[in-house]
Amino acid sequence: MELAEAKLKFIEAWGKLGSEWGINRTMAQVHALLLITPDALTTEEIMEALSISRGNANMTLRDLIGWGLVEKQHRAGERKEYFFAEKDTWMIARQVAQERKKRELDPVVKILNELSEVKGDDKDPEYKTFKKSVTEINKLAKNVNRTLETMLKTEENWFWGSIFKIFK
Amino acid sequence: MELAEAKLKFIEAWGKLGSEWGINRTMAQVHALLLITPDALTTEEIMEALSISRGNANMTLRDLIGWGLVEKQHRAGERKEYFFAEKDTWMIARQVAQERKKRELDPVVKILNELSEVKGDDKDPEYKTFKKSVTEINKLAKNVNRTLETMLKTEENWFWGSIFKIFK
DNA sequence: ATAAACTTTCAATAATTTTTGAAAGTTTAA
DNA sequence: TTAAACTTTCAAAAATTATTGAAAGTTTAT
Repeated sequence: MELAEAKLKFIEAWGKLGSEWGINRTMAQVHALLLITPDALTTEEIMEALSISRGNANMTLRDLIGWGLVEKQHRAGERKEYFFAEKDTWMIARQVAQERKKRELDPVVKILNELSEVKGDDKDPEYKTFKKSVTEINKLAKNVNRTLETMLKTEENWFWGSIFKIFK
Repeated sequence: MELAEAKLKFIEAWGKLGSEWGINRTMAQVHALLLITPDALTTEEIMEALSISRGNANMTLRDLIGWGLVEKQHRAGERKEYFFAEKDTWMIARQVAQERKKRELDPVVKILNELSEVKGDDKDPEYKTFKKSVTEINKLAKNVNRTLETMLKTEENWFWGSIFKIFK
């Protein structure tokens, strides 16, 4: 396979995975493009490479910066802004984990905590089932959160090394 | 908070979380409803509870069955089909992990494997950057896959117990 | 100040995804 | 059979989400 073809495949695959996991496809594609590009790109170049409009490119880049996955670079004597992606995969994984935890998991955990406070009659099957499900999911969510928090503080090799040491 | 209000909140929260993670909101809501309902429900009752159409209810239930999260029940002397959800949260987590791995992660890993075979000139920065990103992501994906596979084979308490033993 | 170079905004449009509901299909009982 | 009870299908409509592009905004150089 040619490098050029491989790049397109990578961008496509990353975009698809993103969209299946609740991340805008274009955003994932711009990220993919910057990941496999050695130097920083201008908005113009990104528009060109992915055939997207200026507005779309601009907003997507802003989002990616918001996720901590892309940074601006400016070059002496140039007006244009250049964009480049954090290339360290473990950093990317942590960044994404942190943002999604904050934006999506934490709010649900907050609600689950409230819901597990709801009082009722333990003889009532409606109440019992509700209580049990909420409590169990809450427990699971807390374990996931705890693991994510660990991951955020940990080096990649140590993290996986430790995990696989147990699950040899 | 009233139980009835709490139930609605739970259904809403579960639906929102689902939609943020690439799962159809209605599907997550039907699942939530069945999770907190002690006994099996008919299509009619689900339509009523969530104000959705018959077609939607039918398709959603079919999907949930396909995900292994819901089962049909039939009762002697009745024509109607009843639906109920697997209530064990760990089972749900495993079921979802397994399906998403199969449907979404595995295809990407397959492509990443192909892409990491692409040959090129190690002096070419374009090639080097591509190669490095693909290889690193591939490694991460394999670690995730390995962890998921372990999770699929493991009991809940043992899984978390083992994880937190390291990350005390 | 002015204009060129560049970025941002956002209403309108397009694309995609979800939902509806009525018709067609199936099963069971009499 | 036939008809009632129930389920499935799917084209059309609605809802949601993403994209465009031109105008407005900003910055810099002269």
